[in-house]
Amino acid sequence: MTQPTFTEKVIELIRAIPEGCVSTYGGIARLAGNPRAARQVVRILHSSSRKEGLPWHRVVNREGCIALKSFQGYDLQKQLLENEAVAFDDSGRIDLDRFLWRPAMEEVRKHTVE
DNA sequence: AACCTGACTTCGG
DNA sequence: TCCGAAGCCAGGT
Repeated sequence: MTQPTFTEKVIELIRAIPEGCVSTYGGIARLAGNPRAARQVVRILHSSSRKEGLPWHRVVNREGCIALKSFQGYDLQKQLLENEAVAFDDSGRIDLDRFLWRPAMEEVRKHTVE
């Protein structure tokens, strides 16, 4: 039996983020078993978000900000999140205390075990 | 087939 | 608290 690769775990975890919630690059990486692999999450979003139909807009940085720049998807991402009732403050930040997805271990295992 | 790079995060000084 | 450097790794060139 083959253990799911880090990449596969990340894809499943992103897919599991519920509507109306967000997660962070580092958070996903940690759930997938490697707290320092935030950049791989970025990489995976680039390579697989379209192919796998991932809810890519539900991933933001640890400050609760959209990491994209204007005209590179920032506006689209913000709009998609607002459509899910995710609120932004005056400085374009999301209150992570309210919207961060915090799955229980059981929930995580469900998505990371083959 | 190497080398570069990225929508980041953490760590040590 | 602040800043530079390391960590991570696969897809594109």
